[in-house]
Amino acid sequence: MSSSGKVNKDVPKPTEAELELLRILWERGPDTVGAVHKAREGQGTGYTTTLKLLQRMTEKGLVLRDESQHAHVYRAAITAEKTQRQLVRDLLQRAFGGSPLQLVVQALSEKRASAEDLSAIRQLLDEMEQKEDTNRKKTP
Amino acid sequence: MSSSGKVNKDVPKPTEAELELLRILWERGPDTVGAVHKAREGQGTGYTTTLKLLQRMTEKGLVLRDESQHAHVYRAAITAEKTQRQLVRDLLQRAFGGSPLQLVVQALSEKRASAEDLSAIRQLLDEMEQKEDTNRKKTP
DNA sequence: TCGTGTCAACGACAATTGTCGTAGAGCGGA
DNA sequence: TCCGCTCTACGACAATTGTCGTTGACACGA
Repeated sequence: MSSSGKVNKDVPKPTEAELELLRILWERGPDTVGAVHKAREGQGTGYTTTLKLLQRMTEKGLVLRDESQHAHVYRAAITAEKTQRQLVRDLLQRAFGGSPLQLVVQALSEKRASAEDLSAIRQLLDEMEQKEDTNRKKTP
Repeated sequence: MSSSGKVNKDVPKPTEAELELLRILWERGPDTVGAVHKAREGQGTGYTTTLKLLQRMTEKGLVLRDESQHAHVYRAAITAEKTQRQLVRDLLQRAFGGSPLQLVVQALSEKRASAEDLSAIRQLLDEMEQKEDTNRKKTP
């Protein structure tokens, strides 16, 4: 791993508020503080709160800042997938002792999954079993 | 919902250290501070740290304390299942926008699940689809 | 009874987190 | 040119979290 340029250092786990901002950036793409702040109106928090969070996230490496314009443009430094994987792995270790089964059970029983989701998961299971067999033959 | 007696008030989400202690209590059952502390040796933390955490957890309602003995005995006030459900729901909302599919995908791809796990999940899917059909007829 | 070791209570502390207020910098229109 | 807006920078603050140190209360054996 770490073969191609993506050095992607060790960014810390985002906090709750930070994750909320990251979700906005993932959804809307790079944007200014003002835009991000407007996207989270209703939280009742002030503009400087959003600004401060983004500034600290920049220091942590969670977001990148383009200062070429008067209004700085922020963009997520980590992908949604990578972050989600990190969070799931973390929860898996901390709350489930590393066993994914119970996590999946809870996830599925928590929110009524759609029929499409169920079949998608079923397909994923098929692929995993396929690969499992392949591995069994390759690495005995 | 909230049909049967289990009123189970609103305990806060356990922090990282608190969750670690809860896992010990879940696994070993009610025990003293000393025993819990021994179970987490290697973390390099002191006895009073464990004590303080358990005391604060008592105030929060995360654990219950039996003071009838000189060495107080603590036990988890919430079940592992309920806590896991809470944590999964939380992560689902905060990181996945409420869609369980991606969470399941990450969970399964994160750690190579055993063949038993896979078939267990498959069975769960069957049950969910079964119930889904039932619900569709009962609550249109 | 006295000493020694175990344990709980309390307070303290640094780091982190979420939240602002205030002070300037810079730009665009009157 | 000057005014007003928009934005950033900086610092401050309370609450939370993880971590101890110190101080007493207790209990049990010598």
